[in-house]
Amino acid sequence: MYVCGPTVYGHAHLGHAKSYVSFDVVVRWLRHLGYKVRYVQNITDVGHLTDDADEGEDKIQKQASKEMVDPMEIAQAYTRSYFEDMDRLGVLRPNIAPTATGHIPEQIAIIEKLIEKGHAYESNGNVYFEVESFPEYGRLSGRTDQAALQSGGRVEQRSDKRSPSDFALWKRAEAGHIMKWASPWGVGYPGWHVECSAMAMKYLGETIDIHGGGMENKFPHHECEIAQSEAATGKPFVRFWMHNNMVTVDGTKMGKSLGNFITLKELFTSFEPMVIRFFILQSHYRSPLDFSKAAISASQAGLEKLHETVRRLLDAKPGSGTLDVAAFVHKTEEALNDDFNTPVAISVIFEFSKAMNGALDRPEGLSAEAAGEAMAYVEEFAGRVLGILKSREELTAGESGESAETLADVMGVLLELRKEARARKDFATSDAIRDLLLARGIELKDTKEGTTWSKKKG
RNA sequence: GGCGAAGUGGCCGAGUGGCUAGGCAGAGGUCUGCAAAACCUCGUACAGCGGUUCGAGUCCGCUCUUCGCCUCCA
Repeated sequence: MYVCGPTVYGHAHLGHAKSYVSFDVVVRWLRHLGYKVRYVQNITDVGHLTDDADEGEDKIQKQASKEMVDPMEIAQAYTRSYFEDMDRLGVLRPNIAPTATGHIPEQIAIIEKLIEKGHAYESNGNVYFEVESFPEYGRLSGRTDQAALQSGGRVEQRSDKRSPSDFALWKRAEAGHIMKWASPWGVGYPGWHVECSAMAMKYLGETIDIHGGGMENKFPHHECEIAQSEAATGKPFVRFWMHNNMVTVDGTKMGKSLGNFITLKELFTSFEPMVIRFFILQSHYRSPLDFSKAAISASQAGLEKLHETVRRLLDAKPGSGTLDVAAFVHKTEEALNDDFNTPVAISVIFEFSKAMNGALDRPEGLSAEAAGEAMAYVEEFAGRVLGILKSREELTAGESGESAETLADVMGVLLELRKEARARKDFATSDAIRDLLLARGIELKDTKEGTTWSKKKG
């Protein structure tokens, strides 16, 4: 499986998170089903132009001059930043994360092959793919009528191209261009589309099973990938295409060029990464997701509720009741097998949560066996597959170490005093203890089994 | 202009012909000394207008609105 990775000239934003969290669940689910997945996700560290008409600036170089550093420093710094953010979101690292700059020879090899086969031509140190030589072009996006495209399109006719639809495989480096390599056509740099073909085929073979990416890349990027790859090999390039939808803000796409994006680092100051992940998975990968703080806050409340249930399950004393866990397993599997329907899978987990609480409310409770099955279910699906469950350690202890132990001791004393006050119906004292603790962020709950306490998040 | 997606109850968000999505918020109730939590009950949601059908949020047509791609973008 190959997924188009980020161009590393800025911090990742919520749009990146939606894409990579979605594909992360695809990988996790396929692995759960027993498939051995080799997940390749490129890093685009060659700055491509802000414009496809042979003009515009190199985005990475632009950022580099802004920050007064070498372009490669930009690429490396933002690559690190990207993986930092993804790690926090619980996105598993790809098996291979190849960089475009590390695969220049492979890209040149494809270009040479395309020229050899008559699908590409050189012109003034630039090499272009001749779209007319590949009749299948446009089939993925339904844009097959090149003549209509050209007449209505906004692409300026440039002298070097034979046809406006043709796209660059290799560009001549103009004076002042920093990231450049020697090639049979002179010093230059690769076009954007060719890197994905080169790296996908190098690590996954000439025909790959799944290729993912953002919807906005369907045309022209993926169309161009197909054209290059299939023209070069004569074989089908991709068996299944998966396109994930956009994150919108007030109904408008969140994008770097629009400047309306919110970076993950900013978002993480207000919300836990796992809440963001949960928020994303509550909608389908093919649906657009509208961003608002209110919506994420609602997700936060919901996720906390789920964690509370699991915490309760972990603390529960063994009883004799039963629960049909297998039915929930089945429904969850069904949802994920239906085009990775994470929102439905989550709804099943919430139904489970409700059933769980209901069972624990009953006097007979849950048998050790049923509780074990329930834990296994929630840890497998909410935990390993969806990645929206905290670890047992995080759920129970929260913190460890000497200060936590001291706190637990102190709390024990306070709860004992409060219990005595309640026993003699001195509710003024017991309420004072509860209110004073709450003001310091510690919440008490009186249950049948005694009083529990937990730290509330600010 | 071309291609495509979408409009679901206060909010987010599933669902493609008949059966409860789910979450958040809200109302009532059970429990509790009171809270909190949990559980139970509730809201007669499918942009509009026609049509197909025994039956449509779900299919067809038209209208309105929004958005994406057609230039880099997950």
